Amino acid sequence: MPLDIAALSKKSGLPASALRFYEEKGLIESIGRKGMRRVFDDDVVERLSLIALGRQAGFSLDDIRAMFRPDGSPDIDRGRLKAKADELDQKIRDLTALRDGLRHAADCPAPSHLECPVFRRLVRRAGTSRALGRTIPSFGRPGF
Amino acid sequence: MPLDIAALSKKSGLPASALRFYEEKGLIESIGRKGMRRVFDDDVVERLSLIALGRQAGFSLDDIRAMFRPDGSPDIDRGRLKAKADELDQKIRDLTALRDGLRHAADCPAPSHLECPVFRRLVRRAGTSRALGRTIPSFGRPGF
DNA sequence: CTACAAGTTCAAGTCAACTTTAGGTCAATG
DNA sequence: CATTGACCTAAAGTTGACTTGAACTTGTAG
Repeated sequence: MPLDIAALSKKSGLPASALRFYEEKGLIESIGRKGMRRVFDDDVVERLSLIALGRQAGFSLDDIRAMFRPDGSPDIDRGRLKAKADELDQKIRDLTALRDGLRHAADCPAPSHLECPVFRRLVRRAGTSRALGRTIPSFGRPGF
Repeated sequence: MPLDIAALSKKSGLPASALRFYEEKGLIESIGRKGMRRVFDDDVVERLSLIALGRQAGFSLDDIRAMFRPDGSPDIDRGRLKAKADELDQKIRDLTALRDGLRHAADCPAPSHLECPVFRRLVRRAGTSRALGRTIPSFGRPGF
């Protein structure tokens, strides 16, 4: 079923500008034009979910395009996928530890978080694991 | 014990430029100057760890600054910690789904991952009930 | 047929968190 | 005493992912 950009926007929740941007970047494709206007196949919706998932996982759009290119992709490098999966394993471990620490701190009866030993341990770990470098910028749409 | 910016940089692992930037933003303070040069108290190191932790948890610098009282003692709302923990839960779920998807895709004989039913199911499962809006900008330092 | 809402392109703007650059200051070392 | 190197400030640049604006075209409702 063909969708115009407004319909795709509604279905995917992404603004039309983002869809144009994604197309320009080669992440999605329109199946043609009706006049000057783009027409998308509705399987693009699924593809957009995949992209959203990848973004959520912390991959850049370039990474995602490289992983899931629709066609023209020779054969997706399985070693690369495995490496990404291992990377994710590590990230999951880190985030899990962090989540547990935060959750503890939220429930901890210590009057100040700094007085909670669990929290202090967490802080120390965060301070020393500078290998992680820059982390996760804030959520939320800037313009909205 | 007083530290100059080089010593603080070494102790914290952050480049001097970042420390100046943090000071300018009001996240840390120097205790004074020796000539033209900043002098920091070494408790700033712990504060930087706290900042690093906040960053890893996904708080913005502005958020983090708001988590300290004017006197500099941390004042972190437990509700926000809990909310952040919940956010991390969701992210961990997504990462896990994606990791499983990638790992499967690496072994899957289907010509394209998008054609693999297992992969599609994983994507679909992760994609449900989450707005596809903008998510996390990429990991990894741009200049490094 | 005309108006206009909704599409189009291309360029430029935005945001966060820094880094880099340019130009200057100063303490110490040879 | 001249030079070096660490530090300073202010301003501009970077990166990724989009958004916004200006100027233009078009499908379609009236």
